[in-house]
Amino acid sequence: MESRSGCGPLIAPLNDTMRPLRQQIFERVRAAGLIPRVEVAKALGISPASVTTLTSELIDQGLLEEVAAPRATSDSGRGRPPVALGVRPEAHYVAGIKLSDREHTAVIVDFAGNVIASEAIAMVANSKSVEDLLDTCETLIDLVTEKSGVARTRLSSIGIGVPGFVEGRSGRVIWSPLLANKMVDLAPQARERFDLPVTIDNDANLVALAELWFGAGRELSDFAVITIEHGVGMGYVMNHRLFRGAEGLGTELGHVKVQLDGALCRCGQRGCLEAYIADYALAREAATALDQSAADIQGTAALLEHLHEEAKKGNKAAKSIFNRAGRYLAVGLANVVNLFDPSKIFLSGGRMRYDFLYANDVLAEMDTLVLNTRHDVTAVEVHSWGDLLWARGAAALALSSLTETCLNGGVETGTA
Amino acid sequence: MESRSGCGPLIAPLNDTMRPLRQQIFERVRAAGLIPRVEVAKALGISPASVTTLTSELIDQGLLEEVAAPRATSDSGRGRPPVALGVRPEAHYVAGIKLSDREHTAVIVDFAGNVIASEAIAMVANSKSVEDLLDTCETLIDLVTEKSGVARTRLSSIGIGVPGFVEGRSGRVIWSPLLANKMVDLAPQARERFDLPVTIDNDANLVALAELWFGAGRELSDFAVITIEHGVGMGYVMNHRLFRGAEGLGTELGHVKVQLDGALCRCGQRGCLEAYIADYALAREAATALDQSAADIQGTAALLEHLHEEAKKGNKAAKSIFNRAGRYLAVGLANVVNLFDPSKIFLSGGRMRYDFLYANDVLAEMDTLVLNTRHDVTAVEVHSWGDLLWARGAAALALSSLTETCLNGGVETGTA
DNA sequence: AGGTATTAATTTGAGTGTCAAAATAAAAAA
DNA sequence: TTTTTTATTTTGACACTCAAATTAATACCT
Repeated sequence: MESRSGCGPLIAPLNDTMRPLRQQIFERVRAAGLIPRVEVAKALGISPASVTTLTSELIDQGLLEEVAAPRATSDSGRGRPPVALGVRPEAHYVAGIKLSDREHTAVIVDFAGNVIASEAIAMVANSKSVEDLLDTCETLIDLVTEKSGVARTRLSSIGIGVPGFVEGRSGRVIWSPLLANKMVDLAPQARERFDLPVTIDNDANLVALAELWFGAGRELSDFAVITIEHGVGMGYVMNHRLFRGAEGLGTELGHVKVQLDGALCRCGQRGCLEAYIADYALAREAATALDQSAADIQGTAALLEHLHEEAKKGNKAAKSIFNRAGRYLAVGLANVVNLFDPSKIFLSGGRMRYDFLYANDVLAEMDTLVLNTRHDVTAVEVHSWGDLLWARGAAALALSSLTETCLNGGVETGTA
Repeated sequence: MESRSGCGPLIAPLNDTMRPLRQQIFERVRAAGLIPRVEVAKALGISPASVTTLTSELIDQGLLEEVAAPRATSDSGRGRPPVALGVRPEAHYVAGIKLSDREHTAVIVDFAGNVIASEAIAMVANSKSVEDLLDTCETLIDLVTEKSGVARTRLSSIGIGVPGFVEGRSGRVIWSPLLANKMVDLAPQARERFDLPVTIDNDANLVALAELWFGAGRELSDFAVITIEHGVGMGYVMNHRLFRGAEGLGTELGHVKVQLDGALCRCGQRGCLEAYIADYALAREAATALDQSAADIQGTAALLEHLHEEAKKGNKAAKSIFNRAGRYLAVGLANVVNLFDPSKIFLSGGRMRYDFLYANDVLAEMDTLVLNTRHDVTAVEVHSWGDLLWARGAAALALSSLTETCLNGGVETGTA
């Protein structure tokens, strides 16, 4: 009577149909959760014979298993009942870690994509050295493996999400608020430390991966995920795969220029989208808008909360801050639509609470800025997910690289 | 003593390595121009045996041929001399047509990518009906086939480039300055009229295709081509293939917003990049900047020429027009870099003559607007090509769809 | 000139992956 | 129980690709 939801993109990348059938079958099974062989054959347009052959191999390898599934009610009930296949969850376990400047989160996910356990610790005021960062990761892994009951030696891969600029392919952190140094080869060092394959990426890309593997993006081929927190990030999924630009760095929506000679950004330039809508941008205006006493509020979060309250109460200055931010957000979204033409945009992340930013009139303004010749207005969805989301994205990152090595022996899909 | 330069992308799309070997071999040969079998085997990492088998098939089909080539000088000269293979030029002929509001151009290109003949006619002041447009195409084809000596019945495919918004996959023109109606199924109607496969696309995409097939883009995997004429267009090549967004429409750089509540654009919106740097944008400011007498100049082209002269003479108002346009161009370019991260940007097209727009300080300003964490500054190249370029792009479009059908019997790579 | 070294291309036989068709298995319906 | 229906496996064949052996064509050497 078991039933699984599956994970991973629902539709195989288009032109990649010609890649090893073993892998296609495995990914189909993982995507479906539970699926009988006939369905796999039908879905991939291959013969049942091949499915039998290849799945038996995968079962022998311990990657798939037969599961007694309840008969679908829609079925006529006649004939030999199908026997469902599923990914063998205990085949592998991976850890997903999300590091941030507030708190660090970690999850253990099994090979079928189920979250076994999660754990979070507050940000440690450390020295911003690589060693301390890796110590933090180690602590987290110890905590979460303990909680999950999965021995640390049973982990097969680790995925880590870091804020800042990350070069996914090489595993190098170009710059991060968590590290004092630039150009840190984080993934290689972590690999050494934990004696496990380690993949790292930008946190915005992780949210995109989370949507692609576990969320609403599973059935979409092209979509954008935009996160607004301390900075503004974007992950873009194209043809069911994360797009990382030609040079391996992600898309930097936060530093798209929306105003010539505009507001000053953390990056030192002027007119970046981030300089209008990120936390720190709102906070620095808040100090001006609110009266002296309010300016004493400690911490950005509390300050913004207060600003939000004021705006709701009708404080004009406070409202205008959100208004302007909303308008620039609309410009940013419209530019993404005009350049990428995604089928959907997700505004996603843990702190989607400043409803002024995600109000209907912001979306309406975006519509007026989008070239109106396209068929339909691009749909925008607001996903207010918890912090766990990011860690799951990191787990998805680890899972995808793990399956790659599992199924075709180390042949990576990345650039040669 | 023959030698050919070849055409088509130099490097095969990455993940597509798993596609029919026949096609890979063919494309390799076409890319190289002339190449011996050994080299093909080495380049594709397959056995010489397979190359022999498959090329002999292709030769039997009349798609490839053996060519007596001069021995490479670098060669030691020992051993059996290689016999070069090349695409059989007379296997097929395609027509490429570029329609614009100034003049229409057409080329005949053989299967190996050689331009056999080209022809141009001035824009006919017609009714903007589909019929008239197809009449124009027919006239062009008659002219250019006559000139080339290739019988019209020998044409295998036609590619047409149209300004405006074009949905490449379906062959539908959403809107074009050349057509009174919106949503015209141009490609299907042309297919019927000429009884040939017809592919159409946006003119900016054609320039990108031209760079990819015949130009400097052949050895790049990811690059942007930006054209500035009546409007601003962009074509983006990703992984050696033209990117068309999720919905099949191209990327609309011209309508990216660079200024909230900014200058009025042809499209009815405000702040579009086009509204600052396209011909009409410069022209409407020129009327203000130049003295009364100059404002009488007939025609946008002449007016801009005059403006350009004035700026060179030191006219401050004229200079400021180009200056501002240049700065906004820098913003547009920087945004493309920040979002797509291409390895190169081509400023390409037939009218790259306003050197103020393509001056070094514009590019310098772009560099200051690009996120400075990335390795190198993105290279920008200015390509001042003639009008023929567009038609060659259209021919490339026809060629690519033709080879697709030739080599795997109608199985298109496009979305299923 | 004739033999040898060298490189290119082809032939051959084997291995692999995939499939169609036939056979088998497991259930409900008659 | 037998028949019908659907799922899975088995079997034999076909197509693709390759490694190794063979043949072809040239330059170098004596």
